[in-house]
Amino acid sequence: MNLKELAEKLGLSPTTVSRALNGYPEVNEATRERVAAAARRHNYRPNARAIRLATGRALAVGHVIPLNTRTEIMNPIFSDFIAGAGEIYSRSGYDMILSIVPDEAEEATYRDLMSRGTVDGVIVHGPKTNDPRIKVLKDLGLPFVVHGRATGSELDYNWVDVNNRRAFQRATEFLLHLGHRRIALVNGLEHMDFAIRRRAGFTEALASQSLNPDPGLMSSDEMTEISGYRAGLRALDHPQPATAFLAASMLQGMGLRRAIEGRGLHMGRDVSVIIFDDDLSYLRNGEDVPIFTATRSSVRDAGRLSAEMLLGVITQPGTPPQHRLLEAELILGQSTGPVAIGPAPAP
Amino acid sequence: MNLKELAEKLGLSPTTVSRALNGYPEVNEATRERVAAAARRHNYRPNARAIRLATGRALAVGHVIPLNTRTEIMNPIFSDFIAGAGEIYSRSGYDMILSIVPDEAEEATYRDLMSRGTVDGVIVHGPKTNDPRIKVLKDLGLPFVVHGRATGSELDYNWVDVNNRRAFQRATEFLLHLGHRRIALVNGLEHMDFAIRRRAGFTEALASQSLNPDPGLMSSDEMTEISGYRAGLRALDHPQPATAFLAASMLQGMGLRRAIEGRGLHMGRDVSVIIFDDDLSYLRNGEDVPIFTATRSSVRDAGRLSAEMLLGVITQPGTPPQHRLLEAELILGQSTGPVAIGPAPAP
DNA sequence: GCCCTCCTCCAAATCGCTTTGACACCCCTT
DNA sequence: AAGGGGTGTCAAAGCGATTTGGAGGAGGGC
Repeated sequence: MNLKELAEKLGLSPTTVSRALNGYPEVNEATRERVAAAARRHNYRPNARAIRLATGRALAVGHVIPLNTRTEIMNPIFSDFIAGAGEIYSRSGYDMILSIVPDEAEEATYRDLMSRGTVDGVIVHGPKTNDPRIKVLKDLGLPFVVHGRATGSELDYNWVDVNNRRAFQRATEFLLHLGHRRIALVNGLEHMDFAIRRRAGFTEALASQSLNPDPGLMSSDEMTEISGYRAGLRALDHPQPATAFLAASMLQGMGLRRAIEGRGLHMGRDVSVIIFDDDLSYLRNGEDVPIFTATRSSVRDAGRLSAEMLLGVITQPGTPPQHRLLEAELILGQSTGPVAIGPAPAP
Repeated sequence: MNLKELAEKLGLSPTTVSRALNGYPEVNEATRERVAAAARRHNYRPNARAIRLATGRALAVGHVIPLNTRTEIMNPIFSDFIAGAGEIYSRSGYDMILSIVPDEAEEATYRDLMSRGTVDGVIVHGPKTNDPRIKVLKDLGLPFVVHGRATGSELDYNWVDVNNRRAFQRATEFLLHLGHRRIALVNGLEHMDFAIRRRAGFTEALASQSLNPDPGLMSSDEMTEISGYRAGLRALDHPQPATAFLAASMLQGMGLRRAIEGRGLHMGRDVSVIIFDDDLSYLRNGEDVPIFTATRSSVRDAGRLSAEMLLGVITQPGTPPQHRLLEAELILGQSTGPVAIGPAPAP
């Protein structure tokens, strides 16, 4: 059942039927209702392909997920971000198109999406310092919102980000207040922008106490359980072991706990741990009492906000670049405590 | 730059240009090359919207992800499945459209995708027993592949699944061989089909040793760390505590480990654990030596296979329903050992 | 020299919608 | 009675590709 057939059944022209269904004013209220009723009765739904061609809009937004061809690791926060964004899209009648591409093919993917007219805009995931994608998208004229920021880009662009620097600064200060001086940083990969900001917050907080970060206590890796475990062992086996950890993700925190307990220590008593908690739906930080003390910011909310911003940019071209900086909250869990007196017990 | 403009520049008709670019035989090889060169030079890319309308194909497949409105939990395996499927789609020039919908709206979403012509086929995630979606899709005539199976549906349909029953049966037998008799099952939600099959494998293995499963040692919940933790405490605090666990996911396994160590026990020595490992990229089961003994089957592979099957069904309509049953491998890790002699030490 | 095939290429229709411009028609005003 | 301003409707031209049904010209057979 298409528009023409429906129009014939009603004894009207396709024009009128189209207008009636799309709420244009120049159609009699009585006919509008007649049309609406017929559409409902015949289960008519306008063909999306035809609408797209006729209007020149894709009614779709793209999420390009670069897949590091070497590690092939999907970012675990991705599914919750998508869930938040998807909620907004479906509410607005937009489709969400996912492109999983090897990271070296990402630029080509944007050109393709643009020139074929597959999407009206894109979300950029996982920005790196001096990320080249921003210039590419600006040049293409494809509307976009970055989830995160790309230090070093002199261009202005739309972004939604968490105040990563501040979050890690506050977390570090909290550990310092508890008396910790040997604090290990278990960071994400430091070509990622957020990881650099977190590191900056960490070192700034140390510097305010005239402390220098010990390179032997800083690591930077994929945010997996394994990497947390490895970093934990390294820092605990250090000649001057860490008494506290600051980790970039829940999974790394879990790896840390395994390392800590593997060395016969107890998290929260012998060793303190603070994590960054993205509030993932399938990785909740405990129930009523959080397991980990954490800086928390919901990545699902970030997805919602990014999607809303993008749809705004698409429907109102020419608006100046928008920014949204979210603050992470510091929540107290069972993984932190005052620095233990005397040296930690030997393994 | 569209087809007409390109044709004018070349002094050819749009027909010929279209045919040249799409590899039709009725065009001179010399002109074909001339056209290809011009297309490359002018960076011509056919408009996807126009192709879709003209061919009547969507060149897109849909993944409808039902989001339980109560728990709002995204399945963590989802991102790896998508990564595998997405690889296949982009290789074949298809778009992947993701719809995140409240589970009560799922049926309506399928009708919509079909009648608007947004997709050529869909992947069905998370089938339940007697899943109504299968009949809906059959009636709609929308090609689909189910990731998993839906017991109770008398209809035949395309699916890709892991042999969950066999996997849990083998794992249980392995624990029985090690001398365990008090084995706890930490299952996923048992309205999900895979969970029922796993439970069946578990009870069958017990039955073959004339053992009855103890309801007090069986739990069924979302596959999160917390649920594993809770189930672990319950089984360990049981008057006749479990000496071994069989868990449905890596995250539940991690929760179990936390519970076990929280009770002052040691996993692999005092208590054995076997998990089902979906081989998620960000949740690897250890490095060279696996942490958990596990039944393993890559969900990313399942994504690849499902996508390939779906594209096959789309391009060759009328082929009889296809099935692909994957066997999980049983890999030995550090979390299992012979049953401890005597009662476990009190906490 | 004529006719018939192939080989290339093209004009025009088509996909299903939106949107522009025009046209009746009715009611008012002057 | 003529002119003017709404209202409600429609015919037709698009969007940018594919696809059908020919058509012109070169080459070959007789």
